[in-house]
Amino acid sequence: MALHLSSLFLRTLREDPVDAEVPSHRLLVRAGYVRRVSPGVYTWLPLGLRVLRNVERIVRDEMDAIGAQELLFPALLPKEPFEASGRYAEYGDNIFRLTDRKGAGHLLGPTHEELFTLTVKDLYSSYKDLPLALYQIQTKYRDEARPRAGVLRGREFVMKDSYSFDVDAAGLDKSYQLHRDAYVRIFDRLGFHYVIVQAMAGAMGGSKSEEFLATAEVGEDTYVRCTSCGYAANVEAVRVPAPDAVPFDGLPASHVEDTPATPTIETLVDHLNERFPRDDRPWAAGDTLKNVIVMLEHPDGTREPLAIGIPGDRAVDEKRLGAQVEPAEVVAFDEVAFSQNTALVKGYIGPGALGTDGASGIRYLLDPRVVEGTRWVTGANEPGRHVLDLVAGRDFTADGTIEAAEVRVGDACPNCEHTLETARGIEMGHVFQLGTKYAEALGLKVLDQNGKLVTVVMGSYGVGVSRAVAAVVEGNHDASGIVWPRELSPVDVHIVATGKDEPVFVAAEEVARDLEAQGLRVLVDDRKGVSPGVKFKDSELIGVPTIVVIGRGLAEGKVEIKDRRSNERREVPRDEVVAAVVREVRGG
RNA sequence: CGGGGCAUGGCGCAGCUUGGUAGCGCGUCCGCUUUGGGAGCGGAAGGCCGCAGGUUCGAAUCCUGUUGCCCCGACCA
Repeated sequence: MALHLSSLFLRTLREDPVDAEVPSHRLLVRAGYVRRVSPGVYTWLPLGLRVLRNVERIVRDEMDAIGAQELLFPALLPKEPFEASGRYAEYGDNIFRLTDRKGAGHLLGPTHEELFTLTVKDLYSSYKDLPLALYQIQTKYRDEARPRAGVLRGREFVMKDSYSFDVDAAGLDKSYQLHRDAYVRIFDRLGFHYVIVQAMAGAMGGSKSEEFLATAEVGEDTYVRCTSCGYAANVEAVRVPAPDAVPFDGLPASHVEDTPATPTIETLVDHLNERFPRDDRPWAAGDTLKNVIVMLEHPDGTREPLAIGIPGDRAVDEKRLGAQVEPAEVVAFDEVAFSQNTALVKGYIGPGALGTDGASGIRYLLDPRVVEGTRWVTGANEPGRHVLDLVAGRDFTADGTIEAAEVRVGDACPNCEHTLETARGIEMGHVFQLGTKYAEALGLKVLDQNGKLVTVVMGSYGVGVSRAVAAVVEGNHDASGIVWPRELSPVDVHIVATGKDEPVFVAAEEVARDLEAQGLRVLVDDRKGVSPGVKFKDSELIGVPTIVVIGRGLAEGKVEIKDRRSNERREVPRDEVVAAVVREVRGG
């Protein structure tokens, strides 16, 4: 039965809702797809629900096609599994927690690694049962600090999450690739531009992770991409290409110089240019080695200082640093901490005092650019003094390297000889090699061919289903409203009946019936006494890709077919309209 | 958690400075006219002005407190 606008539970808004900033939010509310209930919590109205179901259908199709099996976990979960995995504490305020009448703790599931792991452990115990892939499409809950942009970032949202279980890493690679391929098909069908970026695999077990980002100005994720080769990565995941080590034969010996009142890179560079001018070029910030001390706080509450050496022209990127030291948190290295370590001279810290073997005993990690043979000006660990011509590998070493320096537009691509630029996107999907983190924590093991217990290797894979609805609108709208890709549109055809002549409405119903007989889904604007302008505006706002206008031309046996995206209209004889529309919908 | 802003019919807003019968546009309902780009005229319904105190003869308006919401940032498998 066709939907009829005269009775459909829908009210379009002529004006923009005041709280909606991004286009998708504005349009989904104005066109009557969603209504806000509370911050980050939305009702799906009939048209919106149809779109949401369409996204689910596509996801389901492609998951089933790779042999993943659908199941459904509760959203209301006991807290114990999350305590076992350590995430009850780790997730912090982002979990919705509640207590039942007996005082037992529960939570609303933010994600389901634990439950999948435990359920597989419950039922399976042999390598013969693997590989296995399970998925669910389910409502998730996260008490986001700041929900925003309508359903783009909600506190309640629909997500498809799936998990793969393999007996070894090679199996995981296969499962991962299967999922990745399925995701490519899903996002192609959803109809938006996206990039696949390398992401952080996390501290434990995982070895590979990629995110599917819908390219969008309003996106919350910044990523970098190569201007030439197709490389794309999250800022956190960018690997700085380390230059080759250079021989240090013949380089001058290091020498300590007085550099009074030069606690910052800027003052130091000025001083160098004044007192120790170079022959070839002026000193620049990039000639200096900046040593930054931070404090790490581990999950168990212990604290550990960490020194990071990076070229002086770069800042430490907190996100990149945070991703590197996960699960530890980065906190400020404050005055108190400084005063407790007498080997540190603020503003003049140099490699000489750093490292687990150095005077300070602080672990020291270097930016990958600081390779053997490079010469630096850096602190001499005395007030007002710096060392010049300090050569990495000859005069100092560190405990390792770390990717913590900011990534800048124009930096070298790790993959080719070109440079990087930044762009923004919306995270739509994530494929992730979990490894054994959860299997280990929750004891998921199977017997292998030799009768030995081995820990199962897992992957996790997510698609933001409700978010996809908003992301698709971000990429598919114009000044008048939404322009749905065919597979997502709430219906295939929107029939607009204009005028007051009864034959027009009769014809609209006949066409609707015939189109439905051909298997198309139809919406009829059968409202009486509503002016044509209103109906045209509404049809454009709602965004069904094919609009059939039945009105004044009917007297001459003509109706109009309009393409929402191109705005092209053509008149066809009344008798041919069904065939023409079917062709257009199926072909397009 | 930091910064900024806003709470007045379903939606968008004015009124507040200078206290005195709560208003406008859209939407909704009734009648007549109109019907290819958000129609016209006439009539109508609908609001404890976020909440709680206070000042005052009198508070949407002034004062105090409080709650909620929105935007930016921090945060975010």
